[in-house]
Amino acid sequence: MSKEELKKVSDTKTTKLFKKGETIFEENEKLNGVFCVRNGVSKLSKLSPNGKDQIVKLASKGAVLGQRSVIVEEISNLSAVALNDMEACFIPKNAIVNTLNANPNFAVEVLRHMAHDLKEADDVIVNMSQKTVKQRVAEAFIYLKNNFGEDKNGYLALTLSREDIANVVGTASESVIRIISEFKKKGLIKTFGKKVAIVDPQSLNNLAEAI
Amino acid sequence: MSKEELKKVSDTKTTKLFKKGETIFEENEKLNGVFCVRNGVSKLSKLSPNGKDQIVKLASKGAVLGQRSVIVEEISNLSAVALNDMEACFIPKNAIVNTLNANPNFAVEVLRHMAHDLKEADDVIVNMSQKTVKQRVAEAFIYLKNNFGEDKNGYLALTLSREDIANVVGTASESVIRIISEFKKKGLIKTFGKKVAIVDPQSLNNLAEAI
DNA sequence: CGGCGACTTGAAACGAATCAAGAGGGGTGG
DNA sequence: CCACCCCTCTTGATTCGTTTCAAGTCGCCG
Repeated sequence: MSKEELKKVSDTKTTKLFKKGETIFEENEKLNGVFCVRNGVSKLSKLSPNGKDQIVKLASKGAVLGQRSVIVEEISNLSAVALNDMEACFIPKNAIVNTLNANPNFAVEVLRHMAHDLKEADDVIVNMSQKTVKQRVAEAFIYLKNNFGEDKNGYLALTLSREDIANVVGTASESVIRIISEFKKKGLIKTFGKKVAIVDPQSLNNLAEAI
Repeated sequence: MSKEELKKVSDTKTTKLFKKGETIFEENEKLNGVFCVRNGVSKLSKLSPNGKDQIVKLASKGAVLGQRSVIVEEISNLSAVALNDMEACFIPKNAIVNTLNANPNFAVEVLRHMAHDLKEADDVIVNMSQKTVKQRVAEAFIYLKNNFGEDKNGYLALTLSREDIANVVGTASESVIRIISEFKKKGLIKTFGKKVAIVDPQSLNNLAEAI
């Protein structure tokens, strides 16, 4: 995206604040713009017919929410909820569409971004269908470390409830809890309240990738 | 995509033929163009660390293979294998890239297409993680009917091996076989050799969507 | 006709979900 | 300031679905 375009889009921005737990948009909602995350983390999830919701993606600083729906002009297929206090800027639909049609570079940029998301989604599909819950939990911790980092004490910077972890991994929260305590016993992780710290990244990684 | 663009791209096409079982491209292969399916069906799959491969998508007439990798200029993350005799045209990378940069409409068109794939991928993620194998098999049959139709005798036009069904659903082939015989016993489907016909679409659908 | 691959079935082992009950912790109201 | 309540976390026991291994059958192609 060129600088001028960036500026032009920038001008149409409105900053919005969301508190922890607040909904940014819901499934099947008509979106008239996208949200660009400035701060905080949002979970993107989809309700399954069985009543559980599956977290499809975690979006943090720099991520754009709702672009898929705006581009295809469909209602949203996911809901977005703030995991901590968030700051996001809103870019109205027509600003997106205009820039898209006027500027091939912008379109290609968005395309690249979406292509990346698509690859990640493919990977998730394979993980979900071929790996055990234990492997997926291990992987989730590695993912959290790589994408959101650790605090000064080595605990994962993004603290998820057991329930949220379960919804990322696609399992029951009790299963997550059991696996966490097993990992603790093996010295792979340690916990403090609901915070989790990775102690032995290598072993955790081996576990996640095991044949 | 405008007619002129279509024509320009068309000129660079080369038609290739693939026989049943033949590989179009493999995972981690560098692609110097995309394949546009004219006839036949291809499975797009990814090898999991445990040695099984997961079919992520079935691509038939009109589908484009490899566009994601070409656009992001990465090696392929999936492999493509012909499920029956196929005819596909090859469009070299630079033809794509040039058109992409020159023509916003084309870029937006591709974007729409990829956005659609992304939504489907999200749905697959939810299905994989929240539904039982039985539900997923039921859904797979419905999908096959809706996307590839039935022959004159009511059998699914695309016949997959039990193994391929298992790889779509993400399970063991024995499980698929057991579920198929259960469906037969209940009168939901009938079989003839490895061909499958849906007898009671409604019940099958209910089963797939059950809470 | 013989052999090979795909399909089918059975039994046992395993992983994960579910149900049930209790422990901890943080916030609220008395 | 304390007691209480609610919500989340934790653990145990049981049930269920699915995988795995093993053996056997079917059908197709050479």
